[in-house]
Amino acid sequence: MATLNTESAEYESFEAYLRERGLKMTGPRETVLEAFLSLERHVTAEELFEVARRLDPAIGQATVFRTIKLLADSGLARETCRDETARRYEHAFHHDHHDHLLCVACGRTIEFRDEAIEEIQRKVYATWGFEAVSHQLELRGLCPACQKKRRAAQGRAAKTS
Amino acid sequence: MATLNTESAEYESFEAYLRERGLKMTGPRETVLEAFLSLERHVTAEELFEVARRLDPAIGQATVFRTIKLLADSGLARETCRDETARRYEHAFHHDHHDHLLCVACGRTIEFRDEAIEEIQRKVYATWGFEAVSHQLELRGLCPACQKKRRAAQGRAAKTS
DNA sequence: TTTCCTGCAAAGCATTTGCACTGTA
DNA sequence: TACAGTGCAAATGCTTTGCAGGAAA
Repeated sequence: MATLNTESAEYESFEAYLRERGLKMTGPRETVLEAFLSLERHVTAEELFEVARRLDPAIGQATVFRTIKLLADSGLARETCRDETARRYEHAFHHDHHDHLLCVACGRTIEFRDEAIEEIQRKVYATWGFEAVSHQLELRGLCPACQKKRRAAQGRAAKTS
Repeated sequence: MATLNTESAEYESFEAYLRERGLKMTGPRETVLEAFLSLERHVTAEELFEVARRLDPAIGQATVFRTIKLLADSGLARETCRDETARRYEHAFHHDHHDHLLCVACGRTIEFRDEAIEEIQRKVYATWGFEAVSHQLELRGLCPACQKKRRAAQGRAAKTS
């Protein structure tokens, strides 16, 4: 089993998250956590599975997928790419580059362009000696309508409780 | 068949792209182009297939996938999400938010953080009345090493030609 | 004992590919 | 005519789910 430090802040944070939701800290979950912590950034579930399997050959692929979702949910991990299955395409011909503001609740997407951001991006490329190819900025949030809906729902919940 | 305006700038641009590469403008490709142009932004291949099928019930799913790639290649379409299959995860615990600078040739990833960008993002959220949830900026480019490699390769090509 | 967790295998999706046939230049 | 394009169906790759057995509170 793991050489995982069960007193690390990460371990405690994950354990607390599980406890809050009535879930359990188990051997396989510890294994996945250890594998994740041992790896450098931008890991795929596949890579994580490889490492976890080395720590515990009996571990199942499904468990790794399930656990990494929990890690993301708990705030220990972060998905690098938006949580989408299918690729999306947008018009590019005679459409200036723009960035996206996306409502995570209703999916509404606003396109915007900010020259100051573009300018700073050019500076970042220059700083690292990179030649620019393309870039993409996505701001996720709650749109005004969905904020309102949420407040209404919270109001109802407060009354009934 | 299509009610596609074969004199539109988009049509001509796509045709020119195909011609340059020795490819052909065909009925199914026109259909996909028309479907794409008729749709609003952020289309999935699946949605595109639905619309294209309405224009030409005989069209195959594979053709739509093949053609949307061509459209992206030609510059008429743009992939909204990075061209990746597997989801990637990164450490998030006690790791400040940062953005990514990615070399499209070798895959090297640099993480950076720029306060000015963060500040502008806050302004954008406020402008649209959104409540911030998360955001993600990815700059794609060619790292110095890969620029050098490319220059070397071009030098060789010039000599032998 | 109830509830959650597990590995396995099968299913699910989006996407790609092999193939024999068809169409375009 | 030559070569590229096509639809179909099968294959792929990543991810999820159903299930029956197993473990923890």
